[in-house]
Amino acid sequence: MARRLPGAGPPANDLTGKARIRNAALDLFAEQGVDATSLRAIASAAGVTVGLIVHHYGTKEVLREAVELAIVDRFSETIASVPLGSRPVDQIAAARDEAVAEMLSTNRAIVDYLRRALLDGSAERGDLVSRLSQLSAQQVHDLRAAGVASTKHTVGDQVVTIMVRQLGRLFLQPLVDRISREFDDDMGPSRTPPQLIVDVSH
Amino acid sequence: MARRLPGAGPPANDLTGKARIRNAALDLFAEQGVDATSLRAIASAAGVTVGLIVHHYGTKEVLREAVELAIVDRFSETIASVPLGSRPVDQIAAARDEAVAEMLSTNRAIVDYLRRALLDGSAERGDLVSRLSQLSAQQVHDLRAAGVASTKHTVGDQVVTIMVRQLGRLFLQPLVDRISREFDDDMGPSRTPPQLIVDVSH
DNA sequence: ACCAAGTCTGTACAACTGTACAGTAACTGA
DNA sequence: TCAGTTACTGTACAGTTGTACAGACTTGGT
Repeated sequence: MARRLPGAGPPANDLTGKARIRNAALDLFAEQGVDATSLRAIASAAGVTVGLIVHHYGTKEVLREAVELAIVDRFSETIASVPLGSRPVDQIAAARDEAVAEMLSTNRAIVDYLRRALLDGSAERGDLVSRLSQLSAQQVHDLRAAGVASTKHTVGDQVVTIMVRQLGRLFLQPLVDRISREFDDDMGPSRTPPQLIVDVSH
Repeated sequence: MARRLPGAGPPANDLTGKARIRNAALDLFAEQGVDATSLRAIASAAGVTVGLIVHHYGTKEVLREAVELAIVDRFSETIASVPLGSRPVDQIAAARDEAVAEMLSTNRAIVDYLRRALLDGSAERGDLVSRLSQLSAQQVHDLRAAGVASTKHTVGDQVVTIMVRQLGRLFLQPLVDRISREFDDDMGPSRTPPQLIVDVSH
């Protein structure tokens, strides 16, 4: 129940309550889904009370939007970490892809949240897909201006390709693992894991 | 509020209350997810009261299992509709795949439910994946016994391949459509839709 | 005709949900 | 030092949830 440590500066965990709430919400949303996660569970995970969540975010819906915004920001930062001028133009695209892939591989919660949010289909409450698409479209424009990206296809087609290639494998992988595990008893479990291939053709 | 029509035989809708409840549950579970679907919503969609759901299924969890069992049964029936002796052995596999694909294409609710259930990842409450995997494994055994299926790979690998090929595209398609729609404003909306490619390599 | 079984309704309830709000503690700048 | 803003707690509340249960209607067998 201790709030910010009395005398001395920032708490051991140097995040503000607002940020801790957002992080805890992302983790729980990713684990169990938004609907199945109560504000009380978030509060307890963040070490605060429900009242503080309401104070900072007002409603659960606003909190969810803040979580999504934080995810989009993470993508932005990651892409921006490989600026256009940093290396030969023909390597920029690959370098950015790799940076995003690495960011995602160290943030299981983001992948899990995105899987739920993007595959929901009809539920489309926020505009997460819009924001990520715009981010991706901006990248395509950058690369086109630098003369790297082909202009044979439309921007839309290229965005679909980028996003599906990046995310498709991550989304489907749990299913592959789950099915593989189903047969670990019969065969040796130490076999080469199946590799997913996800692409789109226009 | 009318129960089974008083004098004359079965109701216009010739399904029993128990089956109507199961069907309504599948539809709503697929649309909004299990957690977000209340028993009252199911009851209202099925034209019965909550009490009847409890009478027939006891708990929501049992109802969910009944829904999943019905899905697995549907797969079984579909595969069985193309018996081993019905045509040249080398066409059996393709014919069965096509039958399943057609069944899925006319049952959006099944696809939507499976997408949620199979991609949930950790949530794995029931053993839906187990049951579908076993069904698939049985099919592989049949085809091997008939000398059609290769024995180069393990059964597990072949099951993964079958299931991911069948389901992967269906699961990812909403994402592709959603992103494509994002760019319909910029480009003409009547373009050739992107085609998904999902496969696994071992 | 009668009874047992099955189908179905309506009401009730405790647990949990998101939200509201009044109050307390800490920090800020003048 | 003091006032104002911000961070935070604890309690309260109305709505919804899953489940329980008592009773009414219908059906099938003897």
